[in-house]
Amino acid sequence: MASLGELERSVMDVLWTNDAALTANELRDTLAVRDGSDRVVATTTMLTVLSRLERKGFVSRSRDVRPHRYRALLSREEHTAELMHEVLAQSTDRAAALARFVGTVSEGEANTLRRLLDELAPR
Amino acid sequence: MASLGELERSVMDVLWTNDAALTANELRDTLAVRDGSDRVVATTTMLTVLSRLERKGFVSRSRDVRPHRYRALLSREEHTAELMHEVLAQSTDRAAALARFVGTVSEGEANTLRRLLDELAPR
DNA sequence: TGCATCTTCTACAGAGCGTAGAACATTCAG
DNA sequence: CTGAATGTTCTACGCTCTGTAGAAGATGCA
Repeated sequence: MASLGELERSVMDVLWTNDAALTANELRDTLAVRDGSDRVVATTTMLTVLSRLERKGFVSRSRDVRPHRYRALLSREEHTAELMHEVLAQSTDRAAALARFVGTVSEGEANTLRRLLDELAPR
Repeated sequence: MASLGELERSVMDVLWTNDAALTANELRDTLAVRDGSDRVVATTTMLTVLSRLERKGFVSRSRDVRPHRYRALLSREEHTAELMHEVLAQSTDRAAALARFVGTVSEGEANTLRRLLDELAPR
């Protein structure tokens, strides 16, 4: 999966938080508010970033409405899970990497994992 | 954690595979062999890359021997586990992200996870 | 049909990375 | 001890990615 720049990431954060399909200007305004109204980018900047995010496969664009509307293709959680798989895939010894990972999660997260695995295949 | 370029990544791969401390020339030669003897970079290139990896905190350098020797600061598995934590930390709802992750692992990996969690706190 | 809004095209600066020569430093053979 | 061989640092350049946005073109509404 392609990586994201800082502004690209901020835009995805907004799209992930508001899961409706937003326009470039709505995104620009939401970003401005969220970031304490500094960082006010031009609409064209937002459109450039959205085009790049579309090319990278992070957002889809409704071209049949005007202004165009953009939405995230994956939810934030799906995105995170994909990244985790991608990271894991880089390892040569996946079990060993998982061991390191599991060995460093908090107790609460270990319990979350146990519960999730039990739901997957109850014992 | 900083991200790695393609050559930087290749160098780390060699360091992770041979966990001894290697010199720039040893790394250059190993890389050349590994990649089918194309990609023969100059020694200075290797040294530049190693300096950058040191600055980024991926390798340590023994300056007391000549030629200098480089080793990975984390093992490949530690590195992977760190990345997984980092990815997970970007999520707002960690449990939901873990759920997506666990929901998409293979059966074998699910079993690996169960075993690891049992070892962590046997039931 | 003309103005307001929206989109695309083009462009540029800064950072990161691969690349490596030039210049400087160190070691070792003789 | 000295000069050659080897190693390291400094400097630099081109390419790509990202943030940035104006200019120009397209679209829709009053």
